[in-house]
Amino acid sequence: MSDNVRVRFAPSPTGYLHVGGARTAVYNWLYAKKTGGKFILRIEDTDAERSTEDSITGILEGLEWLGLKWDEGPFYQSGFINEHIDTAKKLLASGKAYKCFCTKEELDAKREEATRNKADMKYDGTCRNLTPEEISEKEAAGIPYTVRLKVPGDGGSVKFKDEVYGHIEKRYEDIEDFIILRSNGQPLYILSNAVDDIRDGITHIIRGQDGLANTPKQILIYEALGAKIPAFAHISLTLDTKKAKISKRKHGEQVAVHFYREHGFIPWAFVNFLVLLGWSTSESTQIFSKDELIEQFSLDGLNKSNSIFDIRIDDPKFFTDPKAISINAHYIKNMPVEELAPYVKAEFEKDGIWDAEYEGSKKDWFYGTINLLRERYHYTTDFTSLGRAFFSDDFEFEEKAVQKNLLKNDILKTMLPELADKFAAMEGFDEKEIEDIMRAMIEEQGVKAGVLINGVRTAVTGQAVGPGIFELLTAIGKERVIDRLKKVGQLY
RNA sequence: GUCCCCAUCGUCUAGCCAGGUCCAGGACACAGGCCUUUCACGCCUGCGACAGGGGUUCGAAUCCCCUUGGGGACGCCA
Repeated sequence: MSDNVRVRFAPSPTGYLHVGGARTAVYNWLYAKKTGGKFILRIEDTDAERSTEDSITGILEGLEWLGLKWDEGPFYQSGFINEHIDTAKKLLASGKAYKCFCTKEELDAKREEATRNKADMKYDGTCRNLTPEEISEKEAAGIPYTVRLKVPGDGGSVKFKDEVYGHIEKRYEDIEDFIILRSNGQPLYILSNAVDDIRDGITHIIRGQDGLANTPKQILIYEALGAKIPAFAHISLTLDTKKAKISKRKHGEQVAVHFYREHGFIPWAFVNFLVLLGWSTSESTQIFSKDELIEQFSLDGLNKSNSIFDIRIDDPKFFTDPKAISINAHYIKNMPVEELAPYVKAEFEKDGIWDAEYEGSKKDWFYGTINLLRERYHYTTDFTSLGRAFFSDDFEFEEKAVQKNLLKNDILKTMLPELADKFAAMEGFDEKEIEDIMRAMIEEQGVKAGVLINGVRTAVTGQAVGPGIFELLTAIGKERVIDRLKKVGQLY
């Protein structure tokens, strides 16, 4: 495709990385990968009031976790403020911008009045045609000024082709002379952002659709500066179930990338989910490996309409978008076990039940047990919750399971320890033999197969559900099984 | 109020640009069934949408217009 593609992700560090931002980063990263270009990370930290060190760290960690490696940066916008100011001065000197002596109060009043009269609230151009004399007069009087870009007044329009939305045209008369430099001499985002993109050689600006309205203004800056105008691709927004823009403030942790890391998501599964929120192939493929995604990604597949991130704050069954969960479960179920194992390891370490031998002498057993369990899991955290009894003696008995599978059948109180003795008498502990012994016991005592089987499952794992009983027992191991069966009396 | 954008199942979407093969396909969710010692997995079946109205056309989800609905921008925030 085009050579030397350079894209960027330019978050402002005013909070954690949220799903909307992550999605934007994913598309930028993908486009860079697809075209063999560079993905640049720029932290737009010029809002000293709201930018925090913590959120910078959070954003960096979030991107790393997702596996979105940037090729250059992170650059910090705050380091280039002088360049932004110089640019504004250059624009002033060349007559492309002018000084505006209107005070904030005056402007606020006018805006308020406009709102009241239901009129347009564009800047009225009061200072646009000040004579040099008037300007020197005001300056001499020490009146502070902002710098506004002079929008061409010849009745023309800004035209550009958005890669997603197609041809966009905005008349000059609908664009106000916007401020690029504050009265305190500091630049505004609209200027800084464009200047940084020019300096960083950004060729494609892929950002949220909320930037669409800013685009004509930024193109005007590019033109005033004589810079080459990049390609634009505005992506649809991510909305909540009430169709409001996803925001950190309103939705809290549920929309934070770190929330998904903490809740047992596989990073790539989450990327896979994110990419599907507003993008698709005509084959409607749902699951993509990294290589497949890069291979198939194209700006053409971006959807114009906003999409809903189906978070369900109060749903007990789905704490987030069901599709995200389903994709995550798919990966847990199907990814190579050696790729899954490190995530399981991380969960174990977090819980203090990691055994170094799982990477040594017990590796085969560890992998085998993961394979046994993963079929029914949705999150990597399930290995330390639902699957805990397979790896540790420190596990909980589920109240309901004990009630239903043990307490209801008094006979198990004696049967289970007896079974333990029979197991103890075995030479080995293989599935076939276990099955024979248990079937014989069922026959002998005249109980239903399910009674013994489910009783054993609960006594040994604390749960009512799980893998098939015979492989379950071999996975847990002879000693532990015998021990747990003998202790069943304690539960009555 | 001004300007801009969008509109297919509950959700994500395919199809639209180059009208017929679409009484609209897939995924998730949901319901039922099969499998089964449990729960899952898997497989099968079902439920379920072209916002409304005009036009153009032999024919419209696809093209045009209007209405309605939704979203965004309009800050000396980024």
